[in-house]
Amino acid sequence: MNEAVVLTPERILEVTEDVLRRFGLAKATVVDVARALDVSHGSVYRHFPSKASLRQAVAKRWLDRANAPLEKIAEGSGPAPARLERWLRTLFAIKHKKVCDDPEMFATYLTLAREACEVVKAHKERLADQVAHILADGVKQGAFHVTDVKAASRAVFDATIRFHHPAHSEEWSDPALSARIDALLALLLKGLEAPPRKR
Amino acid sequence: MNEAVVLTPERILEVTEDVLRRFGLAKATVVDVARALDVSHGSVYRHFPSKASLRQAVAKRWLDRANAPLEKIAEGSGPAPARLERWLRTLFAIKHKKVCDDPEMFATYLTLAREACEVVKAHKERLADQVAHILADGVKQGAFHVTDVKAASRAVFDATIRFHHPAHSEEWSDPALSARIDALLALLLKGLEAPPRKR
DNA sequence: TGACTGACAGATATTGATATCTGTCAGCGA
DNA sequence: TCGCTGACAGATATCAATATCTGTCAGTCA
Repeated sequence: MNEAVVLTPERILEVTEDVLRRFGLAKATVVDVARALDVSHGSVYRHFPSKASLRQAVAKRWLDRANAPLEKIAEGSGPAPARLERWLRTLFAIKHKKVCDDPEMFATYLTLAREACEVVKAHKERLADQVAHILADGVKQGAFHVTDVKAASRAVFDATIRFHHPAHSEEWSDPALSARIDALLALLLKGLEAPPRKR
Repeated sequence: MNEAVVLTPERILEVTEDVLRRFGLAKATVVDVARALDVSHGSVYRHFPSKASLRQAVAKRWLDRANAPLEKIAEGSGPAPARLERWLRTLFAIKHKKVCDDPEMFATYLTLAREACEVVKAHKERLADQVAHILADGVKQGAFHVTDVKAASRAVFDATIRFHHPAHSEEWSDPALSARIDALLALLLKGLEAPPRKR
């Protein structure tokens, strides 16, 4: 058992990603996936109850991959302000890289994400938790002055949305992008920082 | 001359807005507009070179109307921080009101705006100038500490995009919206404010 | 026994024939 | 003369007939 030809959800997902890449979101069918796997399309339905759930699973894989490096930064150690800045810059870089490297595939994942809003919601919550974690560290370290960590982390996430939300991906080719990110991060870090101790 | 029945661009625009409201963006044709005006559709083309330019003009009217109250605040007097906050809250309120009152018409204008990106660009620049104006006032008053007013105003605009960009209008029904706006504005104002003078 | 197949019904997409719309312009009427 | 009309060509949208896809399930085979 567990030989190379066994049909697992993981293998289906891999092949599905490949089919999406080759055929595009609109044209990729369950029949195409089954053909690529050399099974009948009925077999795919043994592992995923519907086409929608299959697509959802692909979206989840994608988001999980994007999440990994961010989690590492959030869970790391060191001064919170630098960590927050690195976390945000990494978030931006991941998204910008995706859209630059393969805009077509990015559009595919974007539509997939709009369908699988539950999965996206969970992803966003993970990200918000990571920001909150860094902010809490910063408060402990005395670097940040924040009364409500949860509200502040949401504010940081909201304030940076233009540079990581796919709806704004067309603006990321602006040559002044990096200067704008610098200005925004400086503003936010100043807004978070604890006032210098009075003498 | 100049009697009530004369065909002016202004009258065409009014009727076009009405036709858009009644028929929806996809169904409204130049023939419909001409019929509502009780002229042949050829006459409409005497005043607007194309359907696209007619739509663009409608979008411009809409944006101009939205801009008026903001300009008044920006050009006003008083402490810059309060003025900036009022300006931003007014910006949000205008957009939120539009989407709540008549979501269908909002969607129409949204699509219109996507087509007329030149007009939208000019509108955004006007808004950015208004923020810059308030920030510059704040620096003069000693309330804000900002090295580059232009960059900072862009940062403020970028940071608040979630609450005024139509792409995020679906999120505006979040019951926590007002708390999120409060948190973000507090963060931004703190980021802008001049440090207390050392004793 | 349990994973897989393949035929099936209903839903969705494609296609090509037809109708409507956009944009032009020669000509009409004030 | 000047603003408007209405017929026209080419582009675009609609619609119904046809093909493909999704999701199910009784039956096959190891």
